[in-house]
Amino acid sequence: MGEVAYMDEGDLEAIVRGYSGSGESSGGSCLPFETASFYEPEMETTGLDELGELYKPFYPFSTQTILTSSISVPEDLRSFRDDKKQRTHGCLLSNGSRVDQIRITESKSKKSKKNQQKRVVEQVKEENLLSDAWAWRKYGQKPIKGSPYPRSYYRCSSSKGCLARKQVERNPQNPEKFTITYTNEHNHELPTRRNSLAGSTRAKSSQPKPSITKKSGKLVVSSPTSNPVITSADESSVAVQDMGISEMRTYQATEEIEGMSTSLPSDLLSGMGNFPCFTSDFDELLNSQEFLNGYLWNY
DNA sequence: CGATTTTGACCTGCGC
DNA sequence: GCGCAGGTCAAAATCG
Repeated sequence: MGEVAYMDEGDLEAIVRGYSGSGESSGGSCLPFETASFYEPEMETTGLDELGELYKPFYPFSTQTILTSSISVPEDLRSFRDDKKQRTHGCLLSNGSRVDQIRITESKSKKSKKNQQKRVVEQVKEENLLSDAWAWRKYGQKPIKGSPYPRSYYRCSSSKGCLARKQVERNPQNPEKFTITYTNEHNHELPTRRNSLAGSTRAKSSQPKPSITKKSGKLVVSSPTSNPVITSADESSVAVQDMGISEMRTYQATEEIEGMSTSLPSDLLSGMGNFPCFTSDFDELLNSQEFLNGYLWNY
């Protein structure tokens, strides 16, 4: 295609400067990264907002300073930046969900697409994966060396030219959780609602298509290849591992946004049937347990 | 029919 | 320069 070309830091910087210099400042809060990334008291947060807050550094209109800083490396960032800098956060969500850790990774090295600005939301349970207001389209999946689980690659499907990327992989040490890595920022505003098909899976041709789907956005089970898909947009608990560095912040999550229904890629959720991780619709999960066990991951 | 997932092939960066 | 691993492309299949 060539529409989405590899980008080195120079390109990214050019884009960032475009943001900063374009005068785009709708709601632009030029807060420091860690401040802008989290709770804003006056804002009503929802389950969707929770991750939305986490994505803020990738919102073009609220993170100009952040983006510029993270690439141009101003002094205030240099103070804590080494060859490779990571910042971690833990987020406690009032609905019981917590995002264990957010790690912002930066690197000095240039000319490397691997060193694009990245933001990692670590140790996220699958229901928090779903708390993503953006519409993502999967464009690839690769097995990762050293991990029994594949990594899935998503790009933003809300806007054609959007460079935002998202990588999702299951944590090998803690398969209940996923590591999400965001790369590049959205160049558009948050879509009002996600595509209903985003993240959905389908049966491959000539394969039977077992499906357990609950339309309310609580539980979706299907088997495109050989793996189950389970999703839940409801509250659930997420264990926290405070890395001792993080700022812990409490969220007030009250409502669930309409249209949260989605599902996760079967590959990432493979093996989900092995452990209970839902507090909602658990009975339905149990009902599907037998089904799930028939579709376990086999790497 | 448009949007999405799947998946093998291809591309690119990096270490040796 | 070579090989490996990660990242992306793009055709085909599928769904709503």
